[in-house]
Amino acid sequence: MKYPSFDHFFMTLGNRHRVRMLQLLNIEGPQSVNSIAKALDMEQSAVSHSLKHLLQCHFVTVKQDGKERIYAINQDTVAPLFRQIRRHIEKYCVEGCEHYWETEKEAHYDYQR
Amino acid sequence: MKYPSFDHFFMTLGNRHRVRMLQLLNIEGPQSVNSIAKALDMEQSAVSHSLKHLLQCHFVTVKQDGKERIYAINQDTVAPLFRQIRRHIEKYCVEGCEHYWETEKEAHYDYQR
DNA sequence: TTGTCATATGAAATATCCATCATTTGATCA
DNA sequence: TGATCAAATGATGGATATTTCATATGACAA
Repeated sequence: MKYPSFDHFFMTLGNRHRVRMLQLLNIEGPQSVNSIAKALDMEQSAVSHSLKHLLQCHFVTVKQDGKERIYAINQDTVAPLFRQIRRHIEKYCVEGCEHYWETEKEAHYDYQR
Repeated sequence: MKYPSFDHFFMTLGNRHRVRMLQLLNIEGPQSVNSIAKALDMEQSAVSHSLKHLLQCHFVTVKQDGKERIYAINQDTVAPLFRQIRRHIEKYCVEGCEHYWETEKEAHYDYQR
């Protein structure tokens, strides 16, 4: 018998680009690879590589649309995770944790602001 | 104005040792650094380094007890996160995701089994 | 077909993280 | 104080992940 390992899924979320991509997909809705790359000022191949990780963990889904592939967030489970982390941060890490914080510009796609 | 970055917190959870430590603390209760090291067959300094990360994210708390420091899990927020990830895995990643799974021995401290 | 656009893939360079060792700090007690 | 045990810290080599570039694949339309 085998069991899943949590750390792999958390590790996939433990990356600034991937989190920003999820936040983008959540706020702006499903979109293509190029669209994501443009919005987040990333290389196409970097976006593609990152999406592969997110896809493997089922944090996003894809569907083909002509030449494009439209990626969508798996809101069902990603949203609760983000909500939980946000709750944790607000409860425990607001004061005395300045070094964890980022500027407004960098945080443009922070979730549910 | 500044905003927190989620990825840092997820990254801290995205590590096998740290997840196992949290699972241990959850199942067996608060304990010292040496005790954790012995239980998980880790070096004292490795445990200490890992605990520092968990502490910075407030996933654990400490209290001094004589020469020892007793670490405890922050159940209030870690438990829901783990529950959520487990739910996600069970719902989306049980079939066709064999490569994500670990053996029973490695998973000894998987959460709430 | 052939050309074009969108995306994926592979491999090499780079950056980042982690394990380990030696050392230091800190608490306790004789 | 000095001895002892517990834990933290710092530095560094090695492992792992990410970025980047070049190229391949795949869909579509002419």
